[in-house]
Amino acid sequence: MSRISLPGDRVVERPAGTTAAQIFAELVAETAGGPAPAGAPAWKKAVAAKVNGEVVDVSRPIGGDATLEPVLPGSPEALEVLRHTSAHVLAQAVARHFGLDQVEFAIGPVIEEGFFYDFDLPRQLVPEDLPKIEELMEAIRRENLPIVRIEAKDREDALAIVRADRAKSKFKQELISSFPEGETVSFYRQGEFTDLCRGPHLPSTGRLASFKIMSIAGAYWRGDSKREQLQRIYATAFFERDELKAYVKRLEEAEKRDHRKVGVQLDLFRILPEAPGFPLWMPNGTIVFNELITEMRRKLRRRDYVEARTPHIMNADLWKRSGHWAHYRQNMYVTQIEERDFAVKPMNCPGAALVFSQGLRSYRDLPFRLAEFGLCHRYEESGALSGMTRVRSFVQDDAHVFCTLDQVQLEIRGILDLIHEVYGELGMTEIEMFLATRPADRTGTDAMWDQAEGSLEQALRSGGYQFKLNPGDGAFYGPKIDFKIKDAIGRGHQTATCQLDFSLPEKFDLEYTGEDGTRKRPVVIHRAIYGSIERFFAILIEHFAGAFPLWLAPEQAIIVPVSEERHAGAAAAALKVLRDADIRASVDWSNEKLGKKIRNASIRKVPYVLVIGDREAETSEVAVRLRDGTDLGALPVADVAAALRAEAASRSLTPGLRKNP
RNA sequence: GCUGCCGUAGCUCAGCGGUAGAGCACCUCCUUGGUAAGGAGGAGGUCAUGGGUUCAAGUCCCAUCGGCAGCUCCA
Repeated sequence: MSRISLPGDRVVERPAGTTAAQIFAELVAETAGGPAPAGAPAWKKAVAAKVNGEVVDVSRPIGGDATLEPVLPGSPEALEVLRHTSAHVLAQAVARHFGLDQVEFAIGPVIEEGFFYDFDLPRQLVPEDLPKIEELMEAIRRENLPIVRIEAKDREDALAIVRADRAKSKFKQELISSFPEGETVSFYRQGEFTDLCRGPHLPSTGRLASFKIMSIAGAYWRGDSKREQLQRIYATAFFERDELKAYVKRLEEAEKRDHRKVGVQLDLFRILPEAPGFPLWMPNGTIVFNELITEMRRKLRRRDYVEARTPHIMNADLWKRSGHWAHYRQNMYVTQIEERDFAVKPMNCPGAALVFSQGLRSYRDLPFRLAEFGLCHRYEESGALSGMTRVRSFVQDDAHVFCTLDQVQLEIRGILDLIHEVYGELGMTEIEMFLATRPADRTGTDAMWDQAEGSLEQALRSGGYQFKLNPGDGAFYGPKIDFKIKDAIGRGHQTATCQLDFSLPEKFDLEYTGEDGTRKRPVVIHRAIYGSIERFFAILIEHFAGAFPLWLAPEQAIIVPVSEERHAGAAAAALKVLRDADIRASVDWSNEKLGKKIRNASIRKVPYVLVIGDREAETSEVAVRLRDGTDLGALPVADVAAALRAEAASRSLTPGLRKNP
């Protein structure tokens, strides 16, 4: 007998080998003797079982004493099981579409937003295949095929199973052969289709819920571009139809916010064939660019940073000294000047080191916080380019802090706080942090690494920041903290970074005079807050859907005369008042009706529309209309100018002028 | 870089073997209009580039360049 502990402090005894499905069924039927735990009626919906914390099939026999919980729809585990089974059904549908013996199956894992399956197919998939495959999936769901787990005795047995199958099994054989000796190899069979799989799965294909094929793409076997090119089908699945609908809707919303699209609509930037990967900042985008940097400069001043500018092109000797020539040259643009090698800078660090080393430094100068809004150029493969998020030239809001190892913790803490301040003020609160520690191949002593990693961790903890550990992911020259934020489509982007560097000071022989009069070596912290302005801008565009807060908006207010003849004087006067208050304002002089002018302003996402007609002209007022359509009525021009000025200065995310209650 | 898809007016797109189209934007004129599209007219394209097939090529084929999605990599 097995003693099985259920939720709600319920314990039942059953013969060894009883399955979770049987126990759930008994409890649902309340035939288990005694009251069923609260919520038990829902257990008939269990998609899997958690036995001693491990998610398994409901049909898996339970051995000895165990804890048992149902895995119910709504939990992340249940969704994963659903999607995993959906992946198998997708594979089965593809097999039916092309013929079971025509398809080579690779792998079909669950991913964040759904799942995919990779195939080697007799021909290229075309979009018309997809609805057919979906229909076949639907048919398999209706057939309600039981899903059966098969365990191989050993690897040989497993290989025999796949070889006996009608389906091609080149990849499966390769996978099985790579498994460690002695590990259980399992298969899942539904109808005519069997797939190598660890499980767990739904009990039958009839339990499939809402699914949808999303896209097709190329992929390589095991992600290796030297291996077989496969066709990947992306799909997703949810328990509720409404969840699937909401997901599709979210993707559509994200597409509307796509910075590449909005960037063209709002005339922010272009990336032209004349300069692939090298963005052209249009005047509107340049305003945002400049505001971001102006605001950062203001914050840096208050934190005792100084700013420098270093050359874009420096000679090969410098890059050899920094190590870039040996390790980063394939990403650098190299040129020749009077027959000597030069390179365009891919990073600002060597320049910063040169700034530091001009003149002898004292410990009294440390920490020396040196900022540079440096334009960097890096060669990127054409296939890696993507809008403003992956470019070949970009401006980093870079800084290098030269300090002692003892000062590191406080400096890092200051940087962490600054990053959160900057992102928080923009309403970006979903920031993931990763502490990357020493890699196998590294420079510096273990004692240095101990102290450095300890300082970073202490800095994180002292600020109460949540973070994840990325062991071994640090740079060879020091540990780092990486920051990831999500864009509108849910893609993660690395933006800010904060890295410790023991190596740069060595390479550039950086020194300062210590309290005791001896020469000492500083450490360097590289850090960027926005990361690259280009990428950050892309994320901002998507974050705000182009409707920037006032301080960033390229056009802050537009004055709309009801009649451009009758109200020209009043409009010009209002424009002067606004411009005197440093508001980016203009008058819409176009020969259009009021409604059209408002529509135009609204398409351009202008935060404030100020209408002037007979009534307003007489009293030096403007009728204020917010971007969201709210009509605030007529207000004195001077008051509006003052309010906008204050709103921009405070970098508020919400309008400073509001409807009076 | 690799695989697939795509490239027609400033933007969004239709046309898919038989003499280049629409909407918006732009220019001119009429209209002077009170909170998301007033009317009329006009200009604008060697259909990405270069080859090929054909009596005839945006349209079919090949190559190159660029874009998109993935793979890979990174700020």
